[in-house]
Amino acid sequence: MAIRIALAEDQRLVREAMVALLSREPDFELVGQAATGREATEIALRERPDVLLLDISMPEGSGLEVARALHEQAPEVRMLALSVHTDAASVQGMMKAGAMGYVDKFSAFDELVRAIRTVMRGACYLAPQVTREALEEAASELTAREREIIALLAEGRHSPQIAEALSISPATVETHRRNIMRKLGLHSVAALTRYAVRSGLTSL
Amino acid sequence: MAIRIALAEDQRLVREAMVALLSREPDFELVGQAATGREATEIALRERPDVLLLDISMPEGSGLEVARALHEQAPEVRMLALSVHTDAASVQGMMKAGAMGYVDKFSAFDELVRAIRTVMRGACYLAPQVTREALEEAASELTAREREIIALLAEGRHSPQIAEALSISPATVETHRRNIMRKLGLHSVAALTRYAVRSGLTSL
DNA sequence: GCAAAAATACCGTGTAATCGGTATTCCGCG
DNA sequence: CGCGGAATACCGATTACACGGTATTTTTGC
Repeated sequence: MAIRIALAEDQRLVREAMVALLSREPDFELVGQAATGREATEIALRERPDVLLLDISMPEGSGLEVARALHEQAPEVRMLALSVHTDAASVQGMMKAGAMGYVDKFSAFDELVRAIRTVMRGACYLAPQVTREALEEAASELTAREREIIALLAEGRHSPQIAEALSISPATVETHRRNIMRKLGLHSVAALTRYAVRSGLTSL
Repeated sequence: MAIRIALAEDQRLVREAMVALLSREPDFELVGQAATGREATEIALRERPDVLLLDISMPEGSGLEVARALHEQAPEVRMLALSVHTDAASVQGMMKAGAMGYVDKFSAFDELVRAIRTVMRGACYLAPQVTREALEEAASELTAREREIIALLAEGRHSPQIAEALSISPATVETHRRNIMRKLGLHSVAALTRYAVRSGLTSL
């Protein structure tokens, strides 16, 4: 069965070159192309590709925003981030936003093919140039208190119970929850729980 | 050029079986075997293998301790963790300790070969079961419809959205949720989400 | 020491979740 | 044919959540 792939990349020359390369793989089927974040989201929601190759820097909604939206609305679409940036913050951001892999643009095309096949099998893939530190401080944009709260939340505790456990007011817990949700762009207990598991803030 | 591999695994039967399998790959060269943490560290420091396959549970120094020591003393040795445990805490621990990859022992041997070649190229590798633990049998006590509901729930959808998606009444979704919660003994969205991830009903 | 960030706390509103009970329809299996 | 599991659906009650705004205190960093 062919792997259905969509490609979001704003630079046309780059996009077309990649399409040509992707089409060489007999079991790859290109089901959509996008040049903006908005287009990427639309195509992903419509086509539900197996893998979405997602450039981070795009007009009308960055790859990060697209990833966050699709992680909520189409979690079955495996997202593979493409970027020139290999710094930990970029990688962390995309992985946190729900990407299954990250390949930098200095990689060989073979690298990308490997990444696609790897995420198709359900594994995560980080390209060599992508620093290992990326995985380590995954939850760093949250404060210590916020991590404490989301960890308890992911264990199934309700706000009043969390307040009890931390000896603070339930109102304060609610405020922390809202700050966490705003920071992460997640708006449900389920999404926060998945995030906590992904980030190692709690074990399954 | 051959890939120089060392294997640390305390169960002799398992170790020998793996040696036999590894020797089938023409470009793999086995340069050492260890049955304890201390032996593993010694062999890694002496042989400086390209890849060290490192079981986590071993006497005289767990894989975690070995990884920490070697990450300091022999950072050029790529460590690939082997374990029966697929929980996030174990994985996070080994990756932080310096491992380049994590393969659970329920994986096919091909998985391990892929992991070895991946870390040899400097990339990180996490096996599929590590990201979405497969305990399908645990989910078997739920009906097909219930699995469908809990999967959508774990994706962050609310009951009205689930009802919309399945073209049924929100009241019916609520009934299914209550039946699921009763069957599993879980009583929060967070707990149901964790269950769904563990059971492979949804991916992270 | 002063400004920024973090942690604390409250009000209010509308929606969602949890839990109680009950009931109908449909379908497969002995 | 009847029984039971599964899926469907509703009423009512209480609690929790999500989101809006606001405000104080404490901690941290330059």
